[in-house]
Amino acid sequence: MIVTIKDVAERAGVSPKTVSRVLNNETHVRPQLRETVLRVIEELNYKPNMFARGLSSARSYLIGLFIYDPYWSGYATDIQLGALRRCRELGYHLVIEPIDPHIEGAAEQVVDSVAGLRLDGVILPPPLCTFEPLLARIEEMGMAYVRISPGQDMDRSALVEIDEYAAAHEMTRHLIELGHRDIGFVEGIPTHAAAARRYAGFKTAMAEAGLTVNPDWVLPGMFTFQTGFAAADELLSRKGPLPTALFCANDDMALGAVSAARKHGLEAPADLSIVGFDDAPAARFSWPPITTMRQPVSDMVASAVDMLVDPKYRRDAGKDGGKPAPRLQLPFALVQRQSAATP
Amino acid sequence: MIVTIKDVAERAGVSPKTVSRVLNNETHVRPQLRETVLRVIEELNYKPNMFARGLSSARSYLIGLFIYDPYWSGYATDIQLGALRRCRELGYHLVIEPIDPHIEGAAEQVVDSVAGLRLDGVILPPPLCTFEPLLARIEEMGMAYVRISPGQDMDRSALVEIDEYAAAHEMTRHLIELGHRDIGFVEGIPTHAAAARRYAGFKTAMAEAGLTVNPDWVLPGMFTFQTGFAAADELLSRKGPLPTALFCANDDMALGAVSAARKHGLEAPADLSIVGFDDAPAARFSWPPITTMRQPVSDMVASAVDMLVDPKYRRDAGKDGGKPAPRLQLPFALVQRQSAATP
DNA sequence: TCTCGATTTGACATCGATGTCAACATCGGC
DNA sequence: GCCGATGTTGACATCGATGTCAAATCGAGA
Repeated sequence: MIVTIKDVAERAGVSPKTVSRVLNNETHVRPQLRETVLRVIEELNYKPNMFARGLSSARSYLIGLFIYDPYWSGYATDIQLGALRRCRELGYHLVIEPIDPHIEGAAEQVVDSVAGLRLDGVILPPPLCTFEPLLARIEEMGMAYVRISPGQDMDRSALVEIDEYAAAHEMTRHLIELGHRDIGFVEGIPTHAAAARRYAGFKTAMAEAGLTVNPDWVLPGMFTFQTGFAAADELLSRKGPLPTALFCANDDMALGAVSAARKHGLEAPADLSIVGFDDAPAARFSWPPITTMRQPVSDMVASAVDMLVDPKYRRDAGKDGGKPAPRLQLPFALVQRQSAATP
Repeated sequence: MIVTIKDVAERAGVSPKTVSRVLNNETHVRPQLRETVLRVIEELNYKPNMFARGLSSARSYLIGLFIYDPYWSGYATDIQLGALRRCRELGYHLVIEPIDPHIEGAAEQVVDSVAGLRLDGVILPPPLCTFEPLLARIEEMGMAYVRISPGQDMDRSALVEIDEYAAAHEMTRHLIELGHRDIGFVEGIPTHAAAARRYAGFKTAMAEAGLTVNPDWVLPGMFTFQTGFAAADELLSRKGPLPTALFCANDDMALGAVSAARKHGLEAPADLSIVGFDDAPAARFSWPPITTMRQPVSDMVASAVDMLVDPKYRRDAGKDGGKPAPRLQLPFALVQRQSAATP
């Protein structure tokens, strides 16, 4: 019933080992023989058994993606799709594991649970990429991993990122050039280092323009629609003077802020300019469309997959051996839409 | 370096087979011996190798979840999280595979690509659960599968659903009881049978109340924010009379409709009542919060996982053997929030 | 034609678990 | 004290691929 490598070998008149060589694109197979074997594989619709493969060789053809679910948003969706697509192109499969850093021992438990899977590598997007217990356990198990935009501890492992600082700086410049002088900021998750770098970029750009950051207008947020709404709602409920622009550390919060403004009878951008970060899909289709900073999230995570698949980076890249950890920086881009205008 | 079942056996002074029995909770092991083995497993931090396991036994401890990515929304997120959680509880892992029905041969390709994984079963949420080429290929491969809310072909396989028809009927009743007589409807994906059942429930409830459905107010949609926005935008741009309430076939479209209404200077629910379906997270946190119909999506998909894991349903449940395909119907609930009121 | 070295191929062991089946231990009933 | 029935345990084969290493083949140069 089920076709094995033996069946293919028999029919092609070669040994199983030769079929294996063809499957894995190894050298030392006569082109003509290779053709024959490929034809038979096609004819029998043979699919190698992953388990046999994983058992006998070192690779599992499995990549892990660890995510923190409550913050699922456009960003997390892009991450996932990018990884999924690249894995498929390379003949790998993706195993997704949610981890809640707030649950004691969750990281250890998850790493243990995938230990039997012998993953070829793990991808850690924010905020897990800065979650120390997780990193420690992964390193202890000797697993290869790549972080996405960790924002700190840059030499610890391979990573892919954009220059968050420069991007936030540019966005702030944009608001200033529009004529804003009173600019508020909604922060991201405190433990997420990239969030801090966005704020740093904002602050520096303000200082460089000779503007002061009003601490009352710097509000906490958790990267969700809900917290963006709450932050703006709280800000707009106050009696005192208000900013003319609000820089939200991501798009979901910007969307929330737009909603909250409306609750207070304010329209973006006429009464308040609101900008985001990430270029999430919803940012394009909401009303008004959100001015934001595009991150090539899919490309970033695709590069992460490439790194894990590439034998060059396979084990502990940059840990031993003294060679520096690969660090890939991809370009960002300001996307001007209709949620920001001159005050 | 890596701990195997042999190491555990040796240290516990038993045979590997006995350790295996303990691992799989088989009978015929003296309680005391079982204790000893469990203690050693703990001590050595032993994790069974999935590949060896999958190779020698029939199970893979892997469940597949096929999704159609462009429609990722609150609904798809809930599906995924529900599956992920339940899999973890049961010691299974989830392999997610995106499929685009519009790409010729995509379904076949994906099924082939997971053929080597020997999945214990596959979960098909909408809209893939009614995508014929995919179903055909899955059945051809003899894989077990469970559909979520297929809305048609009910005896073909195991499935989990809510009574979409009754739920839409109840929502429509709710609007009528609020005093609405002119009600519009934004449809879901045409190929998605559950969408048709929602519309059917709407139509019947209208007829039962002696109200006519104005065909000009029944608008096409694709379950996305964007298409909900477009539908409402188009409707509200017209010269003629307008409905006082709009029933959107899911929450993402309701959110889009709220945005579009605002673009036309209308506020929900004062100027137009807008209701959704699904109880997506964003429905709770938007402004105004959306009145919607709660589907226990996480429970539904968790039940689907249970069915696949339960040996009772393992292979071709309901195909051969003559026993009927299991069909699980879970309860829905109207969630009244602030996007609907008396006209 | 023969030889040496490089290339191509296959025999066999191996990965780490579980299935099968036979051997052994235990127990109650006669 | 013996018997069969039941419960417990382990020896060994097996799943389907790849790694190792030796054998076979090929080709060029003498």
